[in-house]
Amino acid sequence: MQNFIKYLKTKANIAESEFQLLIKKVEIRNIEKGQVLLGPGEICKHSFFVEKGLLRSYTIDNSGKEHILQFGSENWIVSDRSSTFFNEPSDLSIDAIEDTQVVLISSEFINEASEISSSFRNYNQIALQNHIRHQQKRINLLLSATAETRYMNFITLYPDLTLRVPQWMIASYLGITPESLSRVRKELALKNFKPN
Amino acid sequence: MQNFIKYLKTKANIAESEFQLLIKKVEIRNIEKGQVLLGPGEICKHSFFVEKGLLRSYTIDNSGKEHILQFGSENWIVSDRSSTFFNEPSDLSIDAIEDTQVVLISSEFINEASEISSSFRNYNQIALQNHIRHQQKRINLLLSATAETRYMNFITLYPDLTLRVPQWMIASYLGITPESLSRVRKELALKNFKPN
DNA sequence: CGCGTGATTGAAACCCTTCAAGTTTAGTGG
DNA sequence: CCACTAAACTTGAAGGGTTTCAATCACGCG
Repeated sequence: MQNFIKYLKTKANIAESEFQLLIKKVEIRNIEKGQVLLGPGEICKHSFFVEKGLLRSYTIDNSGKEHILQFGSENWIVSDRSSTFFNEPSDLSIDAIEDTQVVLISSEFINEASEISSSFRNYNQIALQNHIRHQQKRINLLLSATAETRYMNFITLYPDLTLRVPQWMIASYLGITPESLSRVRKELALKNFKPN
Repeated sequence: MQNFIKYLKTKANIAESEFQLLIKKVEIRNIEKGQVLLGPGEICKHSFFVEKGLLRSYTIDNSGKEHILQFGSENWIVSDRSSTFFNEPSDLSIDAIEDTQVVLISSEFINEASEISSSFRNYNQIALQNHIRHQQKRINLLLSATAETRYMNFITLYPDLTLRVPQWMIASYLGITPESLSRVRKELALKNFKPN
């Protein structure tokens, strides 16, 4: 759990004394590729810190199609914040795209950390605000941009994910079909567009 | 500022003693229809509580098209949270759809209220989480639903706004053209769909 | 009354989807 | 390690939904 420790110490700025108390509260779990961490209708009891590997969260619509809300690779946290916070059934699923090692963060962990550390409270506040900012940008993109623009935005924002995530999942994240993404990529290749 | 007072006392659960201190810190402003409260590139110094009237926040893309992110009628707060929190230039605009009376809420107000009242901190936390939940639902809709479904969702969620907001702005909120929305409505009328 | 803004309608164009087939890639068991 | 199979990706053609552009209609306000 090297990454998680580093994460707590640097991002959340947890002091050594507080740190020892907190670190006991978390649990590590190894997940195989394809394994489901949260199913629709369940209450999301944990946030998942990705120590190594790759997760995704997604919804399934009436016609059975998946729509990916988030990818999470190393040092990202994947969760359904609403479900956790309001203690209500989630309408999304979380599963592993690669074999993954996660750190389970419970609500109790968040609460205790918030109580004993003002820097953790601060960090948590920033995390929420970041989440809102990120979602707002995505909404704006979905409202205003074509498939091609959205894809270019994706590969510049997440060059690492572009290589690790199957194409059809990227398509799902962008809100288009795999076929469309394939054609978009072909177009970009013709125009001599290169990632990186 | 009846609405704002009620809002503070009930939603944020501010006690009478704390209340007197806080209420002095806010400012009231009357805005004419069409007047701009926040322009692109500015830092969003205030959140706007709508005492009476109707605001919207929106972006303007490269081709000059507007994309509406949020409407706010009575008892709603319109703002660019990211810009306020991170003290960075906003890429959105806020203006008045109707003659509007707003209560200006500064960052200092938020900070002071957070310091003196735990119930305010609590309320603020809930507000952030609500915002995230709401945005997540909207992203999911944009990823998965047709224009017709998105419109039906809108009129059931916001029946009051449906009457007060010009149709072309609803179209902008939904991510479609005014012409398309007009045709969607025609289709729904044929199918005998009635709001309410 | 006349002007301007918003809503509607039509026709053509465009983007994206769907369905179907083919190709490539990756994983699995012999 | 190869052969087989399933999954992922590509490609084509047809269709659907949405946009664009242009014209018309409806309405409120000066």
